[in-house]
Amino acid sequence: MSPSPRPAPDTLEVPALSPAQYAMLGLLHDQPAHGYELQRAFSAAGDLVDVAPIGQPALYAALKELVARGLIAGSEEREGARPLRTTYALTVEGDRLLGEWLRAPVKRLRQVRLDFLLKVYFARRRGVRVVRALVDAQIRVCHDYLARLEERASALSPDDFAYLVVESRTTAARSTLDWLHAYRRRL
Amino acid sequence: MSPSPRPAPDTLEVPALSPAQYAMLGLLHDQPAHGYELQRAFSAAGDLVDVAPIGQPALYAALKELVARGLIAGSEEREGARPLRTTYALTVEGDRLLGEWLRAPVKRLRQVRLDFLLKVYFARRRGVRVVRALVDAQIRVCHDYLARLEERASALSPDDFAYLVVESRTTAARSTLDWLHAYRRRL
DNA sequence: GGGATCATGTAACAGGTTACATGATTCA
DNA sequence: TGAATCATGTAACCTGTTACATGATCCC
Repeated sequence: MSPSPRPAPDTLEVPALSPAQYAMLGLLHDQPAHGYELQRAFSAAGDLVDVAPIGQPALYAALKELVARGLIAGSEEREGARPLRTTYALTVEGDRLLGEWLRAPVKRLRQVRLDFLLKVYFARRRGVRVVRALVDAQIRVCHDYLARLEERASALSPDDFAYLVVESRTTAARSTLDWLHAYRRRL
Repeated sequence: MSPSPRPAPDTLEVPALSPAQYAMLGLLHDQPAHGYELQRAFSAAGDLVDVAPIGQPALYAALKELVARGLIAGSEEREGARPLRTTYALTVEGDRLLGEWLRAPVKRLRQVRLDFLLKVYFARRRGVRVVRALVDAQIRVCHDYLARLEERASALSPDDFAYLVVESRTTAARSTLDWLHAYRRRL
């Protein structure tokens, strides 16, 4: 390999946030909170913990990064002689990014059962309209993906191992679509 | 958190191999090979690369670990003035572990479309009987998993977010089962 | 002679995890 | 008085990735 000219961060493309970080933005949209409160929100059984698990060290690290990116802002508060705690709130930029994220469907099929559900979780708080738009967009993406898979499958012999692989993905995509349609009808 | 009493490695439980490492054992079962040959096998389009991607640094690291665990043994070979190359072959212990792995279904649903397919890939080389046994075992596991999910779902209200999460998994499990059954019938 | 390919590695970093560490307050 | 909870962090490690590094041979 030659000294490759590395992708040149001209556009200064910022790596996307992790699902858990978006979830934090989502929680802070409703009300400011400090780290411990967020941690509790993530651990509360039957909710976020299923679709966006995050450990405590990762949580505080994520908060730090969100601050560094200017998506949230923290204010330190002293209450009696208790340990200092920092309450975080969304910035305008953070709110904008959250809204963008809520409208964008996930790209990969395997993200549907985690990342997409996470979006649904926060979309529900904003009303059915938002959920509907998200689900519709996701249906479109899955539909296209399925079409591409079926095209690939048609070029393979059913005896190939590759056929089995594609077939496994095709059936997965189809059932995901069915599930999305069923949910859409209930909305 | 209190100074938790850590799981006590009494049994000295060895962490399982990575899928890619099992794949290496599988390839070496057919014939000894050196690192570069294995790398080519993994990159050959339409086959392993889809179900067990592995980079080159990881590959050489994995080989080293397999040697350290006594699952493969390497012999260095010099051919002309070419760089020294090491040809690896399965040990008896490695062969035993491979056979065990080939018979064991995967535990998690999300492993079906990668780890399980990888097992199928190598099972096919050993004949239909081996594949049938593997698929049957996998069907049983998925069946039990589905039953547990449905039990959980019945305790939730369809309006809960948690219901949506469980439902998404239920439909995924069901379609996986359908696919497994269809494949089984073709065998 | 020079680029593709053979063949094997190291170094640095990225992202997460477990474990360790600290200290106040609340409640039985 | 001591356990649980509030509140926030650091340190070490594990696993994998990208990038760097080396040097021979094959073929045009």
